[in-house]
Amino acid sequence: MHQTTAETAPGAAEACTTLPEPGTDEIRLECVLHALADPVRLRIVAELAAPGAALNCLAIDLPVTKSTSTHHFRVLREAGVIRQWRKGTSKMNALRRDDLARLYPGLLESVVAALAAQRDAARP
Amino acid sequence: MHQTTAETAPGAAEACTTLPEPGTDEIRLECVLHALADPVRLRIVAELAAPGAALNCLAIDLPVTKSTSTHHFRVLREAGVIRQWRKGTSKMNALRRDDLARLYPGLLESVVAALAAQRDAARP
DNA sequence: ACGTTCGTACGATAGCCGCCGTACTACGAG
DNA sequence: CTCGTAGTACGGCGGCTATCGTACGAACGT
Repeated sequence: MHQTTAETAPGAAEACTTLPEPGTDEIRLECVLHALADPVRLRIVAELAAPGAALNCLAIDLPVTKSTSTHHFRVLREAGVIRQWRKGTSKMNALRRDDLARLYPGLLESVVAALAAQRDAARP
Repeated sequence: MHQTTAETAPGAAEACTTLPEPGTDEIRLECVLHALADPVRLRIVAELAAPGAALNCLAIDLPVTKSTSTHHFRVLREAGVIRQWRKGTSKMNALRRDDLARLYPGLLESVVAALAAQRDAARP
């Protein structure tokens, strides 16, 4: 388990069945901020941003139940923060880095950096 | 009315009676994001960031009542986003730009820029 | 076919939060 | 002192939402 399935993001000819997500013109800043204003979701974003370009299924180990997990991923997707698609029995996730960078330059980067900084500050 | 009281921020010898606010080490990213994840508060931040370094009282003209206004300002202050102090009969507000920049470099700037960009996109 | 793993749908519940109105306090002007 | 302006405190209400449990559905391995 836990094989780092570093699949190329969908867009190739694979039947990736990307789950419904807002277009770049549908993304609202307040929704993005609201999506980021939750510890659990912030943790997801951190995990998704941490490795080079890691896309994981729900093996991110959150302090909540499966259903709650699904809920949070959905909030992030519907806000336009992440992209999801099915891959066999599991589901892949990836930050919509480029889209967000185009809309709100520097926002995602500073949030991720702040998150890392805060985490470091908490570790003695 | 509406005199642009561009007062020097407190810190001078004036009896500024700065209202209680979190120290720089008390500020939590999730709280800041939560404070920013509201249209009204986002509007306040935009107004506070728009002019050179404008600090206004509650003459920002929000689509809510006075009490709700107070509530939003308090949320922003307690999250560490703004600083407040009494000035005669009214109250002054200012973004804690430097503190936030030190903690989360680029965050406030990108949010403000995103806000302006989104507002421009909405104007035909 | 069967079971296992991964994920979703659907209630249900409890807490938070935005909003309001009213009553109250603080400060300055006259 | 009295009045008006600026803001706060408090209580209440409706809605959103984070959380859970249970039941269900889709791929894959055997």
